[in-house]
Amino acid sequence: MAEEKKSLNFIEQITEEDLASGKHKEIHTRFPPEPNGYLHIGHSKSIILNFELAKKYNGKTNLRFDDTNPSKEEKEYVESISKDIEWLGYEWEGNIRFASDYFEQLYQWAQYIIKKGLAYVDDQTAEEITATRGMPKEPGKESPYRNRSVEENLDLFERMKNGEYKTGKKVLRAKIGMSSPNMNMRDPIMYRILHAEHHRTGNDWCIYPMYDFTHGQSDYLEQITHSICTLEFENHRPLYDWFLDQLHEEGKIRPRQIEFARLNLSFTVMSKRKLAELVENGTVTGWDDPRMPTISGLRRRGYTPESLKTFADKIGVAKRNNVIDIGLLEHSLRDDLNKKVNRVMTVVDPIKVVITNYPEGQKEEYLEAVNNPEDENAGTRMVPFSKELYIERGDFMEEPVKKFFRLSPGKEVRLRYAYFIKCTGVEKNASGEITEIHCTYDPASKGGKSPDGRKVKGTLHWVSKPHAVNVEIRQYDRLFEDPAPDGHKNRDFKDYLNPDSLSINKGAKAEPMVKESKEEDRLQFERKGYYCVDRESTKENIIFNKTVGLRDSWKKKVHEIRHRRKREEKERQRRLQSERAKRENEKKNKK
RNA sequence: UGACCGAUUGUGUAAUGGUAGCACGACAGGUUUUGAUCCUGUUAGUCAAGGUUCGAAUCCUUGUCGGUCAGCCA
Repeated sequence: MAEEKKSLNFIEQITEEDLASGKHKEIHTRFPPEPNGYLHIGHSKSIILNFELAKKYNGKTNLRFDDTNPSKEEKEYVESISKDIEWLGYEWEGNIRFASDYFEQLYQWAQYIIKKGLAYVDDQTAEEITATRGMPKEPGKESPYRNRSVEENLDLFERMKNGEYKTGKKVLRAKIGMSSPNMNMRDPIMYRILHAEHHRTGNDWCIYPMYDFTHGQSDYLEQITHSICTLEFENHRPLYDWFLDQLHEEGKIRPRQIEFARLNLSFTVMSKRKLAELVENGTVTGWDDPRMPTISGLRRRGYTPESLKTFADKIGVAKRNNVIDIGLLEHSLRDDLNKKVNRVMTVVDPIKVVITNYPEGQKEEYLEAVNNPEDENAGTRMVPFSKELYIERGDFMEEPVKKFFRLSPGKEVRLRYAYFIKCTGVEKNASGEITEIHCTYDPASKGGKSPDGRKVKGTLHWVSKPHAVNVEIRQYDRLFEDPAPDGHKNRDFKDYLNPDSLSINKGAKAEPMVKESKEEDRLQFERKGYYCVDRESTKENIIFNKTVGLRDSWKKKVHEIRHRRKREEKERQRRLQSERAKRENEKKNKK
């Protein structure tokens, strides 16, 4: 098989150059989440990028929790994040790492930098430090404590560590300069005092290193070659490099920070804060609500790890800001599910059909149905048929619109894998609603094959009424009605919530085999979409989540027809009005 | 009137001085016992203006637009 030649993204290009030049013998990446929330699909881009890059070039990937802020981080998140990464199918190198594993080393490095005369303890308040940092266009002011002696700094830093000062009373700052055009370089804070319990180190420490003084050194300690992060850290790279300049030793790998554009998806929000808001105010049922773009939400919705990987591959990696069409994600999902998932017939919105010429009391009849036309190995199953059936309410129209080739009075259609049936009439209740449809069947068309070569346009899915299993279906629509809910000035993203993002249908009818399905099992309901068993499902109450619908060009056409009709109606009204006006004008003129 | 980064069909993403390609979407057609899948075709793009060059999406200059940065968050 000829290997398809695929162009490399810019990170792969850098990697290949580093390997070719001998700069690195082997590459080593890392995924460094802060354990302060749940992972979302944006993180999955980063996870896949890091793990797949290493896999491609026979390297390794670490999992490291960036836990330098004790007040925000919890064990619960360490667990959920690890689980999500495993679900995606990745194995990190060695044990899970924690930045907190390096607190002692970082402390010693801080002392070393003080001794070099490149760090000082600052007694200014947070407000003073902010005020003297200056503006992007104006340089800041030097701290009055900036020129303390090495001995004094060393002593004060040790006292900070020993808990002699209250939270926020002192900080350790790097002595770089106050006039850099890059705000991150204006004597950045390396350590702050925080009397708070850490999820791993407990009360061992009351000083905690800042991100900038932690990340690069953690990469260095783990001998990471390529430290991949998102674009907003671009302005931090000079500082990342500055600390490594002070600490890097000859012969050791010096990690390189590379930034890429984070993922943005249309019709959703991705920020932790906003997602948390939806959870807290009850808009969704939790972090794993199937409408959430979290990995746990996508998992519960029925997404496959494979579909997330092909999606990540399709969107590519670059440095320009992007908004990816949610349709591309859905395409990747359908593409994967189509190949893997077995078909079954389920009537989501049922209406009763009676086959009037089907022999009364005929013994049970079973028909053979293909499990997956895309996969020969999936085999077949037997589906029960009887005199009374359910079909989809939307598959019948008493007065059909143009090009409707489903069931309507006098028309013949195929019941998939069963028989040709012809509608002979309907029964209605007092308010005129159709309660059942009467049909005749052609016994010669068993299996759905035309006996005499005659063709039907429509093939419908159906379920035998006496054999039907009642199931609950939870259908999800996009959470927001706007393609960029958080992209509007002066408007809250919640203003764009879709009020109909969840609809629960408790009366769907499925063929008997669905009774065998277990949590997270996936099925295609023929002609409807892909569904999976929810974790709240029980034997008595089987619950399916709708993962994604099938592409539906008919629905689109119906929309178009409706639109066109509306437009034509408006046009007609306008014409009538202008004619009327004309006539009146003429009358006036005559007078 | 700061620094850094970016700008290619509707959306993503390639082309690394030499034919602007691919995917999704949209549109049209074919196959079809899922109006699905599959197949074929069509559509549409280099932010602008100058310059260098035989040749520029690519290099240079200027401008325009967008993003990031003023946490003791990451």
